[in-house]
Order: sequence, then structure tokens, then C-alpha cells
Amino acid sequence: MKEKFSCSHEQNAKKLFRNEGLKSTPQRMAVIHVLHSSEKYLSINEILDSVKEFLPKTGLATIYRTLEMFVELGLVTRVHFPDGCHSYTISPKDHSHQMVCTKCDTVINFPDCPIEGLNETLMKQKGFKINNHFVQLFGECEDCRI
Amino acid sequence: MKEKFSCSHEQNAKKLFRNEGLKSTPQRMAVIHVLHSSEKYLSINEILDSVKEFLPKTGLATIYRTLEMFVELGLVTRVHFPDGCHSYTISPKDHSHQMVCTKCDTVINFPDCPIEGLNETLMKQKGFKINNHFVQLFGECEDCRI
DNA sequence: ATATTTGCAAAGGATTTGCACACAC
DNA sequence: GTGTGTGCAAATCCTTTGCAAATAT
Repeated sequence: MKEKFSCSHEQNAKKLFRNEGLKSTPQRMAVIHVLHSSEKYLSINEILDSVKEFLPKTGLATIYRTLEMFVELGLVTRVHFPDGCHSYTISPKDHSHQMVCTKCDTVINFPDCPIEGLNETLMKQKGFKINNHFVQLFGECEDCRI
Repeated sequence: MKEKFSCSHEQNAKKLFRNEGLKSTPQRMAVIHVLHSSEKYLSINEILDSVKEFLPKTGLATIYRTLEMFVELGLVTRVHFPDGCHSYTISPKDHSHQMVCTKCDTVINFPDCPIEGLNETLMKQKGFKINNHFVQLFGECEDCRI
């Protein structure tokens, strides 16, 4: 198949696949590409629809399998919305978190991790070691706040 | 039906129901009771099983309806685990967050909100107003860390 | 007495799985 | 060539809904 995606993200993903012994398929590259081109978190079906613009025969199961693999690899971040729905975005390079505007769905990154400072305090106070944290902020962005 | 639950939590819930024009049923009281007696987050099915010890004929749909109502009322907090499962716990009185030990499932409260300090900063830097936040910490508690 | 709530069963959605074929390496 | 990945359809799982009977006020 003709190769359509070749930005640095796609190249990095290819390297990662090679290192992990995974194959670099058009479907996988298309998912990377679609997530990268979006300003907002995308649902499974939105991802499928966008991927189908390039690869019309793509099946839903492939998207599920691909995204699960990408989350596992740390390539993609899954968000849990309050109502229980899931959406996906490319994981930010630095350790940052995302805010989602509930009016326009735009995602805004912010580079500070509010949890980082807690680690030591919690260890001392409660003997609890944080291995994994999950922060999600919902609100209104500048444009929608008027 | 004979009334089995009468701690302060149950009394508070009853008052809340009355104020909201909702009925205080044995099933609802049992859910409150079960969540209150647990050290850990409970899944829908765990809640159903525990409620059935008191009320064997309880149906799954009732648990779903009850929990949704309780989350709406702010009586109960829903957690989204990384794998997408949901669990429930009684909402803490103060604004606090919870840590879950991934070994023993125990929930530990901590009263500081790491997000609170962010509000002003984010507003200034990005013009973003946080309306809703969702923090979940996973790790290992003192006993399991050995 | 009456409006709400419940239990049951069926419907609806989302996600996963099995398998033959296609494809990347 | 070989083993992994894909597409399709069926299966499974989770959650919601409709409705008659039960029940809290």
C-alpha cells in the first residue's frame, strides 16, 4: 500500500513498533495520523470514521485492538468522561495533563503535574506510594467563557 | 419492611430524600449501608451481592438506578479505573480525594486537593476555568509495600 | 389514594472474540 | 515463507428501558 504518512510522529511510531516486534500497518499509521491531526479527544467511532477516509474497509475491531495496544505502549492516552464514555488522544511528550472544554471539546495541555509534589508528602504521612495517577480537568476555555 | 439501618449516615440520607421529594426505600438504604460498611470501592455487582444479603430479590436495574441517582445527588462518588471499569464509594464529607491500593483495593482518603491551587494559575495563563475535576491515584499502601 | 419505585425480561450499545484471508517482514 | 494483523460476523458483556405489580408517603 502506498505510504501516506511520514511526519516525525509517524517515523517515531514506526521505530517503536520495530523495537517491540510489532508490524507497522497502514491502519496503525492512520490511527496515529488521525489522532495527531485532531485538536480534540476522539471517540472510537470518530477515529474509525476518519481512518476510513484513507482506508475505507477498516473494521471497528481493528480500531479497538489498535487503541488498546497504543495505550499499552504509552503512545496514546485514554480519557474517561464523567458519563463513562472514552476518548483518545496522542500522549503528550512531556508529563503534562489535559483540560477539556465542555463547550467546544478542545483540549488544552498544561505542563505542570499537580500530583508530582504530593508523592513525598503522601509517603511520609500515609506510607502510600503513588504508581499511577489519573487527572482530568473539565471546564470552559477562554473563547467559550464569554 | 422492617427497618434495619439507622446510623447517622442513613438518617442523613433519609432527610436528603425527603427534601428532594424522593422516597426512602429499603433498597436505597441498603445501598447506602453497604457502601458505608466497605473499606474499598465497590463494583455494581459487588454492591448487588451485598444488598441481596438483606434483600434477596433485589434486581440489578435497581442498583443501577439507585447509584445514578446517588451520584447525581452527590451522595456517592464514581471512580473510573484505567481499564474502564466503574466502582463506587460514599462521597467524603470534605473535598478530598482517594488513593486506591492496587494490591489490596483499600481506599485511603487524603484531604488536600491538588487541583485547588491550579484554578487561579490556569485562569491567568490559559484563560481556562475549571468546573469539574477528576483525580484518581493508584499505588501501594503501607502494608502492601513490603 | 396516588405517584414513585421495584423486579423482571427484553432491548440496546459497546466491546471482544474466532477464524479465514491478506499482508508486512 | 511465516507469523502477525485485518475484516467480518457472531458472541459476550454491560447498561438501559418498558411495564405491571408492589410500596412509601
